[in-house]
Amino acid sequence: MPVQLLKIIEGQSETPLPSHLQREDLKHLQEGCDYTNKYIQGIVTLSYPLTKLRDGTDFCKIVVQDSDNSCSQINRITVFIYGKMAEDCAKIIHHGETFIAAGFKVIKLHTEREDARHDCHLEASEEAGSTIYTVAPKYVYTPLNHLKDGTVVNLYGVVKFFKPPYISKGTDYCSIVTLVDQSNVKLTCSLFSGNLDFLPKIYKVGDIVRFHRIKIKEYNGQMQGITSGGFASLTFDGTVGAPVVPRTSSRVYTFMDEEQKTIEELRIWAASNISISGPATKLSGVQPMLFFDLTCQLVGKAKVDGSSFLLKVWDGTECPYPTWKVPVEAKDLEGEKVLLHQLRNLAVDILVYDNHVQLAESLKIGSFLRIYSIHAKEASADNEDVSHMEFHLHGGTCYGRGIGVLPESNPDVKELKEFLESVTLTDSQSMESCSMDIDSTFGNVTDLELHLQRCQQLSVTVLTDHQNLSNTELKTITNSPAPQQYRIRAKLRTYKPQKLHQSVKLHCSKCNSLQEVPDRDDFDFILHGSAGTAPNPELHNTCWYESVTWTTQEQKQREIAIHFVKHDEMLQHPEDTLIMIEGGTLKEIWKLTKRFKCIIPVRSTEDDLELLDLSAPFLLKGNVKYYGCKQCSTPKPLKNLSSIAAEQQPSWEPTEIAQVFFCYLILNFLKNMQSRFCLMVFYSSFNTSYSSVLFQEKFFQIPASEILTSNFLQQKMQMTMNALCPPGRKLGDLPWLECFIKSYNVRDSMKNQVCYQIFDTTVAEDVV
DNA sequence: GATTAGGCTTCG
Repeated sequence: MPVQLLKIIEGQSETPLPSHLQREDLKHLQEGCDYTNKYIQGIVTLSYPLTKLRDGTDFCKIVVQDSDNSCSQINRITVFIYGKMAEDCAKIIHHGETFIAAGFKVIKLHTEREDARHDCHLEASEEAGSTIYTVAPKYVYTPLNHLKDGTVVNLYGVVKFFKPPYISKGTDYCSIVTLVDQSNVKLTCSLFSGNLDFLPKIYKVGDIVRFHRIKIKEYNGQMQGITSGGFASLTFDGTVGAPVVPRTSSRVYTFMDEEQKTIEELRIWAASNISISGPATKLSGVQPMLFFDLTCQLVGKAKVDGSSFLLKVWDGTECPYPTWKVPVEAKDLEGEKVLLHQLRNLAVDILVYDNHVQLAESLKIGSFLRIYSIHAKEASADNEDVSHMEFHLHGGTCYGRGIGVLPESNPDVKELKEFLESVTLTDSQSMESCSMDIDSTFGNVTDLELHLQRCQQLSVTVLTDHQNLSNTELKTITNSPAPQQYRIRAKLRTYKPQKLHQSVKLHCSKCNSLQEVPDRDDFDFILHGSAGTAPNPELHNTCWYESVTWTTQEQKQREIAIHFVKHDEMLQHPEDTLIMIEGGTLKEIWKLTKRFKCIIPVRSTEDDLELLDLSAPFLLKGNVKYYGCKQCSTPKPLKNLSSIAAEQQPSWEPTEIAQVFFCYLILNFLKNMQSRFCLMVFYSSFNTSYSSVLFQEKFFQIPASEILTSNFLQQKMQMTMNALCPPGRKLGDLPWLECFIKSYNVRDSMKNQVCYQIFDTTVAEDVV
């Protein structure tokens, strides 16, 4: 790595310089000598910004002073750095820091030497094999209650207020940030930079920042911060428990465990000392006379007049009010026409004014934005019977009004993208002609009536108990600790997997784990493996079973043993009999299930019969296979079965068999179905990415254990899902679902996860 | 090399 940052701990470099490097005194530098294995060290006294040479090569220049020979006549030298190395250095080199260069070239100057400057300069570049080391100083951070006028300090703070970068009246972008820390002292900082990237990437109140080299000035009797030379910032998500990953434009920065600790402490302090607004407002949750921040995607933009500009955005939810459409000339509208048409009911017009126009013009279609302090204003025109909702981003920057572009890596953007992808546009919408009707006005009375009807619409589900429980919003549920029970009224936006039979999972009621249903091949493979062990004749014909063996006529001979479990020392009718089989194939076992009540595949050990691997069913009954839980079961000896055999009338119930086989009742095969669903509440400010939700069999009124082998049941389930979530419908037209949902914890060695289960709810009879 | 803004308010 050509540019390295050395960390110094108690005066010692943690990454010492390579041993082949020898230090050279500045005053001994001469043109023509080989400095491949030599280095110079000094303090940066001047650094010039990165520029480009005429041929496009990056270039930067710094002046280094020999710190050990400060009284020497020749104690300063200029270093020219070229190419990528220049770019990297420009980002990490700051005035006053220690600078080391190795493998440089010395060039003699032909001009008169001035003051203490050397008559040579140095050239360094990656191509020439140079290496640059800078020594990170030990940063000291000043608490906000210890700031003094005229100092340049490093500090940490929680963002209490901010204005996203905007174009100032001077030459730079400006961002105003008010910080607070554990001292409860506030500091408002005015940050300027010609380069947007050098301003802190703050996305919300509660973010945590680290500022290096910020100048403190007194203004109106209060301390304020202002950017000074070499200002650098890191920004962190302020959420307790979120990964501590800095947002920064510089590729090299110091960040150590100590700093991680500081962030975590500030997060905890902020959690109880800063009011961080609740969940973000979605378009579906806007209210008239509300100022709100919106995370959205830009789908269209248009110039309106000199002082205003139109942004068309969507967030996947539908505004519950008719929204205005700002009339613009079709030729002025930038954006994908087809998409704009498809989104005509979901995208909203936001009119931005004055100082925001310039920034709005520069936005790229498709980018993700957070627009701060949008004004939702109810208004009605003279020729309208019904009022509509307007969205304005007023001029000025009060209240942090502004527009921020969010990177794709932002967690809110990731969530939004996933949600937008799940919003299916109806075929009819995409098939319609793309004639743009942007001049037409918003919805009319009919729309409003339809909307009211929808609100009163009956649910497609029926609650079978707990009628007195009142509805809870999904966001409350996801924000609360488990376990709890709730009633919800929600719409099913979409679900996974679309192949419904894949939604069947094995669920263990003991440890709550979900496991995939092993496929046929797994079982076949296990049977194949166990056929290699011949049945042990010593284990045949005991008091509780009678054994029969034979050898197959195939080329590769195979021994099969069947043990018929007796009752009262008697064999029973085949349809009442439990048999155990050794050495059978899948096909043979399948055939036997038609004839006998239950089948247990087994193999011989030296002194007992035992069950096969847990990936194989321990029991086959009819066409249903039963499995044990891989996570929490410990198999018990097979002879425990004799106790069931001794019962008056052995029922051979799978649950009962499971009980004698395993330490715990672990069997819950196919008892619960699991689908991955995204539930979404209409008119609430909530949406979520997919959550795992379990459904009881009685919800679908389909025995889950049989769906894998029944085309008819698979079709029935598909029809049910089509009724709950009709494909191609708009959100507004989706049916309501009323459900009871309970949250529960699933713990494994790695993490604790909250999962959800629908209970005491069934699909309405007239739905399917 | 200085300037920008200096949040405590928005309203077309």
